[in-house]
Amino acid sequence: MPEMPKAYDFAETEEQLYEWWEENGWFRPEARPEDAPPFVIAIPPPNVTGELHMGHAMFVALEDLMIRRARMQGFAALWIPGTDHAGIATQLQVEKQLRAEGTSRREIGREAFLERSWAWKEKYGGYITQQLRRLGASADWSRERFTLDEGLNRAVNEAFVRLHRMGLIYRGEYLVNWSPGLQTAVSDLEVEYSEEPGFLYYFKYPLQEGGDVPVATTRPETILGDTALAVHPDDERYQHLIGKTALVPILEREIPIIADDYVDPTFGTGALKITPGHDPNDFEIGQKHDLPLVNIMNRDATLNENAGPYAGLDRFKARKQLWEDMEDAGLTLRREEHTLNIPRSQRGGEIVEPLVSRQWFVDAEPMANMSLEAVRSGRIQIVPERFVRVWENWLENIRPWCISRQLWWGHRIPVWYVNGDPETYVVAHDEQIAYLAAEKMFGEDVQLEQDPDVLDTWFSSALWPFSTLGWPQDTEDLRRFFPTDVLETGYDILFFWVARMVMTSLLFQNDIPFHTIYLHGLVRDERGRKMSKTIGNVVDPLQVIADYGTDALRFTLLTGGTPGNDLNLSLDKVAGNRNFANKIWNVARFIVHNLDTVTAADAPTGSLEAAVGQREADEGLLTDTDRWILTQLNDLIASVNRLMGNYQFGEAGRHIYDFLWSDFADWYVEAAKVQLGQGGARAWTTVYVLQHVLDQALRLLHPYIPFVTEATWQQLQYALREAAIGIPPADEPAVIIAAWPQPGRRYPEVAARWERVRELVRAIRATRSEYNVEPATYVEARIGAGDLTPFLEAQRDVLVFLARLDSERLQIAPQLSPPENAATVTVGDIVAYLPLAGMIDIAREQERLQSELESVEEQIERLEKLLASPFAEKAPAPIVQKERDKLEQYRAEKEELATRLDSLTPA
RNA sequence: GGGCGCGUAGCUCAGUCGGUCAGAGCGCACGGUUCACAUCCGUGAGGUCACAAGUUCAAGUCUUGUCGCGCCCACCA
Repeated sequence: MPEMPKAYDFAETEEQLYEWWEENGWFRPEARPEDAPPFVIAIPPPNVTGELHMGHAMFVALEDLMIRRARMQGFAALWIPGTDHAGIATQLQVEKQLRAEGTSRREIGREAFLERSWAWKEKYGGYITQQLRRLGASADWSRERFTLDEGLNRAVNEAFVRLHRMGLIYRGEYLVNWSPGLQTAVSDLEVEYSEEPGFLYYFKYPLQEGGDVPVATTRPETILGDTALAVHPDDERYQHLIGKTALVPILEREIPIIADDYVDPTFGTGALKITPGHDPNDFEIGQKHDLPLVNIMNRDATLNENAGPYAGLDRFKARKQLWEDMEDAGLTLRREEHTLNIPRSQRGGEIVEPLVSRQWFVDAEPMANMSLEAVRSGRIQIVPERFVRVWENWLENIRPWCISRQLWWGHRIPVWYVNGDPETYVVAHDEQIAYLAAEKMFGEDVQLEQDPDVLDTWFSSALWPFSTLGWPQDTEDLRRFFPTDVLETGYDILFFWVARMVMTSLLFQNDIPFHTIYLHGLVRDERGRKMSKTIGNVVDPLQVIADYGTDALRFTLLTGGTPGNDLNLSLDKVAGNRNFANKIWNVARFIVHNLDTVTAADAPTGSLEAAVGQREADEGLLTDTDRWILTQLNDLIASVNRLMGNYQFGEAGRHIYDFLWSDFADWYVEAAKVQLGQGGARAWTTVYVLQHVLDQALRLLHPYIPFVTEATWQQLQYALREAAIGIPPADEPAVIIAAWPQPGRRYPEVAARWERVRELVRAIRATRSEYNVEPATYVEARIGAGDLTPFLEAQRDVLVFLARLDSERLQIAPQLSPPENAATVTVGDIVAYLPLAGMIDIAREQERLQSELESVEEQIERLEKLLASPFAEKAPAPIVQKERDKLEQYRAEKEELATRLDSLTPA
């Protein structure tokens, strides 16, 4: 192992370590014994077309954190990786490529197109997983899956056949969201509504008997598809018209005037045109009143022959043209500005048209009810809990799920038409079975033709937690690793994906797919804006990694926010966390460099391991400073375990950060320099504690920042082996599979006492700083410490070093008289005098002490009042006692300050 | 229309079971070549915890209301 460089070199380290881990098989559950309990996470499969973004970085950070911790805890940790075939996205990519070559998918045909798509997948599909590796994802790549691979296709077909058999899949002509550019249906979830300025058009609907009715619409072109007018049954203005006949403008088609209380008399004119073929609400009204349905639109959103003279026109051109024609015909009234809620395709953003077409649907209601129950009963926990409301709201209002897509890239619907008749079909697992079934039903020599459509991509990912483990086959993996444990993803795909996995699992596995759903928020830019290419505020994770290292990015994502809330990513924070990695490295560097200040011969007899661990044996070997840091460490371990058990990873991470930097590095390591200087058993013990605390902290941090912790840990282990000072290196070859820390022995009284040292040192430093004493100057001090005198005396050298006191002239006694021209420092009942020769200005010192005194008096007054209030009786005794103790300290401090002030005042 | 979140230091955010002087990082000011680290160390300034009322011995934390910002669901032509 080379000498540790001064600064941690993440670029040099990260990729090498990753390969080393993977080569050793530590990402696989088989790294643990066969009887180890499993801990499983199925990855949210990123799109094969995907470029790594911060959302990926976020989920990798969180899931890898959980997986690494579980692995260290001894679980057979399995993180199943994979990618999603992303029907529309991938198809668009390939089409783009074809366009560049001057051809198109229609031109080359389905088969050739699929070949191209697979080639595309082979070529680019590995990019995203390569990038996940770069984030440190400790996934079991030997189990990697693809939502369109053969096994998953079997699962998809099985699921389809079973759902169909159960009557939960049906085919029908319904109004669906039609994406004209993509030429496919999309599900309700794939439609986003955006508020945009537009118009409300008022016009006259002629009546057959003469006269007219005023009507308003935002989409005039749909007039051509109207099959009724509707008014509210109680609307006095229009009651006489109910049952009469109106004439569609321009087309002069006869349509009835009906009454329906869906109509809001206060909106528009109170008379509503009904277009069942192009509006979801009108579709329902149409069904209710048995109205005919006129479809005026082609699949590319041009108008068809039902639109009469407008046939062939694009929908928006038709809108304009029709309005102009109506103006000419004197049928228009006015046009008002009106904010519209425009349905747009989530992918591509084009305006989606409600259009009637024949599609396959899943009746999700029975599964939705089971899923509701799973969460309500607590079998599935959602973190953060507030998403339970969102979950319930969606599932209670579940609508049929349109699963067919008029695309080519995806799972072909396992339905075969018999002898060219789309009304006669068989549903089967594969073509061979389809033939067998069809022959049985329709005789020999049947001709079969598979349904041309493919399934919604989410249909295959809905099966992900068990299909990746081999279902529908009864594999060993499925038996061992299903159900999985935690499903972690962004809240934005709670419905798309998470809910549907729960549904299919409950149906096909008769079990929940995971016991916990952990939802993270969006990663936004530092000002809280959504990252977008148009704003140009996209932060590329790979660039951040190149600049600051993977660990810095991961730690920032993990500690920068709270579950379910969006996180604003700032590079300043990432830089700060890069510094943290460097801090860790340098603490280790210090320890490693100091190992050979001792030898094996310095080792005290007795078991130090037991002393820092569970038993009381030999604890006399430890100084109070040692016991303080060990207590801090063990408190940390306990609280980290509690927090992580509660999925409060950010808070746990911040605790570790604070401990490592503010307790360990800033105080213990500094104090340790003194103890190391004392040599012999004292130095040896100090080395022991140093490496123990570092080792434990590295383990705690490993799930957060795997690279620097492994690199550092390896350095430490190597150095321990080389130094041969009687401290055994760890049993495990790597921190990635090292045992997770458990809290050891605590010394609460000692630790509390030692905190007084900290306070005293801080107070002395503050006073020095106030008097502009050069940091290099060692100052004289007299410390009156009362009962704490023996304790402070034992810390003498540490105190001298930390507060930069003149060791020769340091006096510690229960009580001391102040020297002349001394600054006074009080910490509770401890008082320290610093005779800062020539620097003390009596007037200034008086002023300083006076203001100290005043603030102490304020506190005393506050506490006296508090303790005289009902608080003293009603609050729990320990709380009250704490306040009493504080009051006592303040009183002592006041005493000191007052006396001192008196003596400064010339008699 | 229904639901949810947020509002704490100049900025970005923590704050667990309500517990008594409100925290961090960055930024700012002052001082530092202390032999792990200037990616560092020390000291400091900076707060009406959005506002109002309530519950409580005790409220940043719980309840209600108000204001402001954001999001989700539904989709009034």
